[in-house]
Amino acid sequence: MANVDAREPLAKAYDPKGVEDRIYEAWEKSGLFNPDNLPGERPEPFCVIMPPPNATGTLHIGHAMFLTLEDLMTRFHRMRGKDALWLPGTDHAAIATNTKVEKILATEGKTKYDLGREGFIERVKEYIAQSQGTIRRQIRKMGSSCDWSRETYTFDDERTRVVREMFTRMFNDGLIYRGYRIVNWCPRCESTLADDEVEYREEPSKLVFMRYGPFIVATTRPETKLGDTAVAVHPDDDRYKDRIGTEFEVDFGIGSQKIRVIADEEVDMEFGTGVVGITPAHSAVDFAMAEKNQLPMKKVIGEDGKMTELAGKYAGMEVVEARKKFMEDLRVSDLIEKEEDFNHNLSICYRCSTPIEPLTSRQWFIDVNRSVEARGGKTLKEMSIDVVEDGSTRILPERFEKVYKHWMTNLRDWCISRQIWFGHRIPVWYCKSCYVENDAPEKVGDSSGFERAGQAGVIVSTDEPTECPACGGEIEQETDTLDTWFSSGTWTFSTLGWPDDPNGDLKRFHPTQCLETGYDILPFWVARMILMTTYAVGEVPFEVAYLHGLVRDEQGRKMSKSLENIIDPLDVAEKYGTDAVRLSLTIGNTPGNDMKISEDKIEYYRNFTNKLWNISRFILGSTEVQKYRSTGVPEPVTLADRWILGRLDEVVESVTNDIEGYNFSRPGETLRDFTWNELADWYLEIAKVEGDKQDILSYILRTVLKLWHPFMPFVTEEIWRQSFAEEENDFLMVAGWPSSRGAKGAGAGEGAEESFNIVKDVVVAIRNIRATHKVAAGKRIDVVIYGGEKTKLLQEQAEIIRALAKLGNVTIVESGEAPENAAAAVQHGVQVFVPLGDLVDLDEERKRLEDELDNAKKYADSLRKKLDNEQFVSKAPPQVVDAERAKLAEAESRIVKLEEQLKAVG
RNA sequence: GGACGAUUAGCUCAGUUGGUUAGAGCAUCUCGUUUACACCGAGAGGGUCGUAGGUUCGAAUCCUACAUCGUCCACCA
Repeated sequence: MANVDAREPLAKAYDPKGVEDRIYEAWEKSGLFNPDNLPGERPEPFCVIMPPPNATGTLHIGHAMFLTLEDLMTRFHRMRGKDALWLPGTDHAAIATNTKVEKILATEGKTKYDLGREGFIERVKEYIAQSQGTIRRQIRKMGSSCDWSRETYTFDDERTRVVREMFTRMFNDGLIYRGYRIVNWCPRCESTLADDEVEYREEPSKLVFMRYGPFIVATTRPETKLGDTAVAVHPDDDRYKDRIGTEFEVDFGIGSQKIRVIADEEVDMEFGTGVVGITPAHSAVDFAMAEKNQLPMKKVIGEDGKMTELAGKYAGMEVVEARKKFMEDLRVSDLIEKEEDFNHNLSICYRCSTPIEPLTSRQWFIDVNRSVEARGGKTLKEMSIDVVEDGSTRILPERFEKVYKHWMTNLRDWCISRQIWFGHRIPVWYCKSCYVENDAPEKVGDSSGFERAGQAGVIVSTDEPTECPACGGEIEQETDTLDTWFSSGTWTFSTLGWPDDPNGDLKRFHPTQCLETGYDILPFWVARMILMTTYAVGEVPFEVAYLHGLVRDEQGRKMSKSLENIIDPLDVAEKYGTDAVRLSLTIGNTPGNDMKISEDKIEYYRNFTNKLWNISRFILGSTEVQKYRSTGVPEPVTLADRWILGRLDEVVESVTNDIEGYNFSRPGETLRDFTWNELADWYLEIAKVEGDKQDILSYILRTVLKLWHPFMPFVTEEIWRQSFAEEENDFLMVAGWPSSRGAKGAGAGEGAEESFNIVKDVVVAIRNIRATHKVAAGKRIDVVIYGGEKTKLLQEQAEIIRALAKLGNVTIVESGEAPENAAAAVQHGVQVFVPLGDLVDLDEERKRLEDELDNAKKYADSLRKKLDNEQFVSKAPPQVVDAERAKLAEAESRIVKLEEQLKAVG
């Protein structure tokens, strides 16, 4: 902060370098990011929990956007007097981090098995510790006003305890069970995947028509037919109706297989032969059909990606190899009817793109359809849908509520166990002496083999048990880890101290006000948070889920390394300043829609930053220190004063309402237009003419800086520190938000806008004439104005008109004859004549007037036609009809005046 | 197959409950260094609001089809 009494003028141009780090340090040192240190009573909370970036990641433009938006809301509400907390954190991102470290090991020629489980996890932790600092620094660089004293990490001790607590509660409520069901298996990751972690890739393949007992069955995966236990047909298919319910046997060279014929609506009669081979153990759809029909399952592919013993002579072969061999054998036995080319949608792992092998496996699941007594007997699914339907949680934009409900309605039991090493280890221990693993059920849909609460020898605990509480026997912990999203689902409350709430944060800040994140993780994360939180805490995690879009390049493409179109937020922040980057990510950004960004756009906002700087430079430079420190609402003296103060009030009101309503682009535009087009281009120019406006100017600047602060914190704070701040801890960041009734009380506004616009339009009309007749810029010319009923107004504002239009003599009278050889214009019934003598190009002027007259006539005609329409006059609201009449009257008077002027030109 | 979004000036987009001669920024053209700013100022040109119907006194705005582009979900064996 500059010395109050010996204030240095602001530098000629704003240079963000150096300023930003210094300002951020001062903020952080002040402790004001922490709501505990905020001044005043703050009964209402405003809390946003930061979606945690990967601890091992680096900041990309998408992060920059969400940090900008979340910081914007937090700063706004902090200034509005809320108990504002933005809580930062990082994510251990189990699968992603595993993959990353495995890749690093690969460059050293090692695999995770060379290190062993313990060694590998150590290595992962080292890697995270070393890279976590990077992302923290980068978050700061964006100006994020988050409370670092409350920073958390999804894999730290407290969060780990919450995960265990959560697992234990869900297990005891019967919501978590260990069962033998179909899962998505990635042979490369050697782990299960959730349904939404599976992606699809179209690939050409063959559709094989196999002779299959009495049928012919079409398939793209012939080798899985070794695991078939049924075929399905459509119940209405006349070709096969008679066979429904019967059984037959086939032999594909590994012995006889018993096959039942079942009927299911899902079967497409048109596709292939209308008969589908059902492989319960290796297809989710088949598994579902098998569940309905209690079919036996036969697992022919193992977790190692090889055929199992049940595949007979193919046992031990890789799947691809087995398919080839099986096809050869089928050909030899003449069991292939034909083959067709076919585009197959191959399911692949979203992390490593390896083809997924659906298979049945013993895993841990969350039962989404079991009613929970403690929650009114509702199931997890029902609770999650209800809170969105009753508005406890709103999703913005609203259309995503439909997506959410659809997803939630179709949710199947969620497989939460993963076989990767790095992650929250499942808090289950098995007793070596009294635990007997249940046999896998023989039939699909038979849950008798599931292991739930109460199973002998299974210990679920939040602590580290050392022996079996039942028999004292030796125990060993489950080796599987939890799906990352299990812990992410607890994010809003695990970060706030659930379940014990040691420092009262949970009570103080939960449910949080807003979760701001991308629409692409609506199902992954948003849905899971709602599900987990509603169950655990009994309240929603957030009142609003604001879903932003993706940032794309200027051609609308995703940014990617291979396209070389990545905009690195830190690079451009360095080049143009963080504020410019933030503005370019805010303005033009609407929820749920992708946005395009380019360096040109950022450059434009850099220019704006500098404009604001120079506006401040001008105002502060022309104002005495004592004056600009006065804080009252100033008294408007002139028309321009009343106009600008009235406009400022309107801007305060609309900006406030917009941000309250989670609308961030429009207030940015409103402010930019006001600051640049109204304040700088008009009012400051007038201030130079009228003079003596120190109070008003400093009031306007102070207000504008406050309004801009959530959008561009650095430059505004810097200006504040160099001017208004009176002591070390006087930060714009915690200044009170302006009230929209600031100047209204002082009589601003009232009709000023209408009057001022007339003056403005007269000036523009004269400038227009100067430009069309190519009058030299510095040349002072004379004008004659017939003001009609606006005469008094114009006479009062004559000095402004004279200065802004660069005039010599200005004659303003009520009316008169149109002078000869003058360029002319009509605005609001006011006639303006610029007698230019030789300077006026009569042909040019005639043409210009004729065009205008033509326009005016067409316009008047269309209005007349409208008013002649009886339907319109009788049915439209009276004020609309009156408005049209007024427009017509003005248009007609304009026509008369234009005709006069045209005549004068000859 | 289902759902959703987009389609407005050369480009990027506003246009909130139907009533403006359809707006802004960039780009383009013309002029200009007036002591806050050339990272600037002044002025101008440029659009039958994707197409076809419909509702209405009145449609960029509401309804119905269709087209093009894009996204998500499901997945057909």
